[in-house]
Amino acid sequence: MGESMKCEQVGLVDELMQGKELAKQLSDHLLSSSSSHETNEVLIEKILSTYEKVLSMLKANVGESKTNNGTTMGSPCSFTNGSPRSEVMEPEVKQKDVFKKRKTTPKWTEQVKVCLGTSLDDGHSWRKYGQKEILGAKFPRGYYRCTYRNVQGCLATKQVQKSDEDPMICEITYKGRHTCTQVSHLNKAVVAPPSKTKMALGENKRNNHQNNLPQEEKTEPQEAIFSFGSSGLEVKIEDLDHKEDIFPSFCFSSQSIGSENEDNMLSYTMIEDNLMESFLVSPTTSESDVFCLPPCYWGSTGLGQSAQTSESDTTDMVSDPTSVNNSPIMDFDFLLEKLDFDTDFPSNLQELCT
DNA sequence: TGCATTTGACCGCT
DNA sequence: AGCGGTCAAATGCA
Repeated sequence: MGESMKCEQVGLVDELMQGKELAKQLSDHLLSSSSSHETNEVLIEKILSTYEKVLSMLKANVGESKTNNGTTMGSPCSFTNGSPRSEVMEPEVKQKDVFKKRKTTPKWTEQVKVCLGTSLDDGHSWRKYGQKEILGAKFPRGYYRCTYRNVQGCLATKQVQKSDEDPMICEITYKGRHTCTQVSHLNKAVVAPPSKTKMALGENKRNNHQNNLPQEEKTEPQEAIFSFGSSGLEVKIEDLDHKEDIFPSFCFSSQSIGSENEDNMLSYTMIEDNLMESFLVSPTTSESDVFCLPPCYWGSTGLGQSAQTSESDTTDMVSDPTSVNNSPIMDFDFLLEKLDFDTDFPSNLQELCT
């Protein structure tokens, strides 16, 4: 600690300042219609790289000073270094080589928790390639890879495991970034009539696309993502592990939406790259002013504290056709504004679900 | 018939 | 050696 901590704090400030400046530049670019995609991409890449550095530095510090502080919810699965099975906190990232490139294959890792009352659909097609009993875990872990792995060489994988303590909670660990281009049509599938609902609350239509869904996901009893029922809807976004405001909790309700129903509660944690891939509205993947929001992708646009982005992946992030590219980064307030809770809202969504 | 899932075997890492 | 991750043959389903 001591001197090295000071140095790193200075570095953190520097990086954050740089990130801020870059973000400002990007903002200016986005506001000026004359800015090129390339410029924006470069800026995004720089910003992400900056934040990656900061995250790495923070994690290196936190990882040393904090032994197991990630289990604030009492959950055995944590997004951060608290999870014994998590790869989020990669052990090889030591403080002294924080800025060194990893020798291992670049890997981008994130975790998402989703109540099983919701679909685990995250906007991608997954193919199960394995299942394994995990030591100390009640439930086996399912291994999925992108359906388009062979066709498009998409190397994205994910692991799905039910929480030991709460089988209704699923822990999903994503690895790798989707390089396939199969997302957009799925998002479009849930597009609501613009005059009614400006933002679809999840890829409900994907439930009709179940051929691409792993059985584990599509056979969950509470299949409908937002089975809002006749009376109402409550969507609750909370960070299951961190009560901090990095991922604040949101509770949508309106008079028309009606009563609170725990069964309809959706809990999950948004991780930054999910945002980058789907939460952001890309003119290339979304339609006009309609916002499609996969259920896993709700949350703030803050940095996902558990997201792990390698340097090479940062490049991917920009080049990924399904990712943000030159799209403006929307904050949640903006999305809330876009969310039109008129009286047709629940019914619209229900239509979309079916 | 083609695609997805299941599951035992194998491999690599620690 | 044990464990987690992946492979691939077998099986199921539409």
